Amino acid sequence: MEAAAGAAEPGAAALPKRLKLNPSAPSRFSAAPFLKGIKVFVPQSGIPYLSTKAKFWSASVRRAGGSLTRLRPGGSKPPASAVQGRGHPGSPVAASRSRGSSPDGSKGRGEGRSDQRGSGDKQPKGGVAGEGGQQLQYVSHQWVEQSLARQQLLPPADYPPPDPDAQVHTPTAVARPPSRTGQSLGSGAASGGSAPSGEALQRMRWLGPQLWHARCADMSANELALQAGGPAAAAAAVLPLLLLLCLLCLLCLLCLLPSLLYLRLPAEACRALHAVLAVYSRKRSEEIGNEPVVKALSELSRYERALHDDYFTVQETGKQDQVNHRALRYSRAASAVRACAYKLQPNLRGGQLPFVGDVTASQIKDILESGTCQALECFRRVADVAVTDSKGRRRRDSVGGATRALFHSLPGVGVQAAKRWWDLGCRCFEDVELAAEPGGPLGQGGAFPLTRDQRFSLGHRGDLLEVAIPGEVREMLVAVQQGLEAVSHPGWRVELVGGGRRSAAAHDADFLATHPSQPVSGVVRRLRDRLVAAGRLVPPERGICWFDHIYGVFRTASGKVRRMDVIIAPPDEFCFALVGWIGSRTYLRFMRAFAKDQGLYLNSHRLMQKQGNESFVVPDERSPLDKAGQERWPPGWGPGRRVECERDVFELLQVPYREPHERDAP
DNA sequence: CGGCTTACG
DNA sequence: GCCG
DNA sequence: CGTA
Repeated sequence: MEAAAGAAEPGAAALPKRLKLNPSAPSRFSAAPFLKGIKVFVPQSGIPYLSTKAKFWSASVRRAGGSLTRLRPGGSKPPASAVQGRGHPGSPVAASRSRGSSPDGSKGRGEGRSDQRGSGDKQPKGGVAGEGGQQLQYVSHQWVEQSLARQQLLPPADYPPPDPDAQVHTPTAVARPPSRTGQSLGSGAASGGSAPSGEALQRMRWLGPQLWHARCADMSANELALQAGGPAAAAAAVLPLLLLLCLLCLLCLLCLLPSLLYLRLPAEACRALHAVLAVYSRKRSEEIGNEPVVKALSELSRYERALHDDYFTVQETGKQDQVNHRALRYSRAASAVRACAYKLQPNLRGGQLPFVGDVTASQIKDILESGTCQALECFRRVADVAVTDSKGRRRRDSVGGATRALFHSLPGVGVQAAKRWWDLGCRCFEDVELAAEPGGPLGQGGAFPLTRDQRFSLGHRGDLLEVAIPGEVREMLVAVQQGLEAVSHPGWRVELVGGGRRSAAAHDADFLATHPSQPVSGVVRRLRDRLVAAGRLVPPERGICWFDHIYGVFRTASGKVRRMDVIIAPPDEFCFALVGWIGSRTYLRFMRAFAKDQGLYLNSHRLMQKQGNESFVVPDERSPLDKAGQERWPPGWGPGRRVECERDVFELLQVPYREPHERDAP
């Protein structure tokens, strides 16, 4: 992946797309040569998201008269004379010269640029004049972004490059078995050899004052690297560049068309990579203060999902099986915000966070300023208000999103039923009840009678929409455990999975059970029958028994009803089932997408490698294969080693391990 | 411009 | 809609 | 069309 990112040319074809954006960018901008004669070195991060940006940067830097070199972690070193941003106490650091000279520099279109360099030279700074009078700087990505955005040379000392020894994820070097990949700073400091405060300070300098948050101190290096996008990004510097690049790309496209067909890279590769690198913790995002944005975006996602499920047919074009890209976008953006290390500011611009482009960025801006945004308000209106899309078209199918989402939240009520109820004029549950009276359209003998499940859910909606409190979850767990031992043998292992495992609050409870030695087939039915007979499981007619899975409603001792799922897995599938049932939904999508573009298929039973038309089970039958089809065991793995815990699944995928509460991608 | 997780009743 |  |  590193190599692919480094071979910049193919990726450049993607650039013209952004041209339509940036309406507010200053058009008068002309690149001032404020970097004249300066060589800039930044560490190559190994993070594709940054690599993409680096392509913009290096062109921008060149236009500003400088040159940008990315250093590979173990490879070439910056010249010894380069100014290291991270200075030892005594080391010379570049003094700030631009501060005094033109603090408003960005406004003036480079009037004083040429002499700025001259004035800078009066100081014999640490910026040693290299060969040919060139200055050398070794800085972080942050420096490049900020300098380009402000069109002035910022003091490199404020933007030291990250520690080259820090563990930065590269696909081949992740998840060394004994060392925790998500190592936290506090506990890992002893091995590092430097005092925690020193390293924290270094991190603070690297991220810069705006990005720094106390939570950044415990982040893994991987995660930290993902944060380098920063709120004061460089989008402003990019427009004229894009025009130029656009022309260039057009030319290139014409020349390269045949080879482009050949070059097609797996589309999901890079986004899936940084998606699985992030940490999705609700608690942390609450502390940072981004959770209101997450809430709003997931609410939007819920509404979009209530309109069309994950897949739908576009009426106008008749295209089948289109993914619900709006719901997807909101979920992914909400996840990116939840994983974000700093408090979002209203000056957010498209491209600073993964999955947040210009459209979503402006929605986030509205949410930050007013707590809501236009689409959200339209959805929430009970009146028939349609949402307008980014092209300004009114989406006629979008009316009543919030109400339909409410109906949809009942078990047994899907997208279609919710739509039907809305179309029949129902605007709240009471309306539905009225329509379900005998003689009504939803009543027995009516045009669309409720199913038994729906009738049950409607009657118990008070209970079913409440969150299950820990005591109730415990009660269900005990019932499941005892039930299993009664219908089979002692020795069952039962784990809480689902939302309840990731975070405290969930409106249902899911349990995953296995037995290390006894056969598990047939247990599902017997367990169900027993729980029903004991009056613990309410038997709605349908949707109760899968081949490996009970989908039911539990009755607590206090007489409340709660949704409950019990999954029975054979022991050799247990770890995959754990990962698959702990979720979250969005996290699994990221993970499976990431697996997919390595030719792997992950489901909640096993991991498989596709090879031509065949596929085989990993790791039991063979090793994973790399792109060339060669066997490639992850570090610590080899023939004969079996998957024994959740962490093993992550290692096989070469994804850094995340605790369940860190997989809470909304 | 194609792809967007993956399964089961 | 966003990404490659 | 419903579920995770």
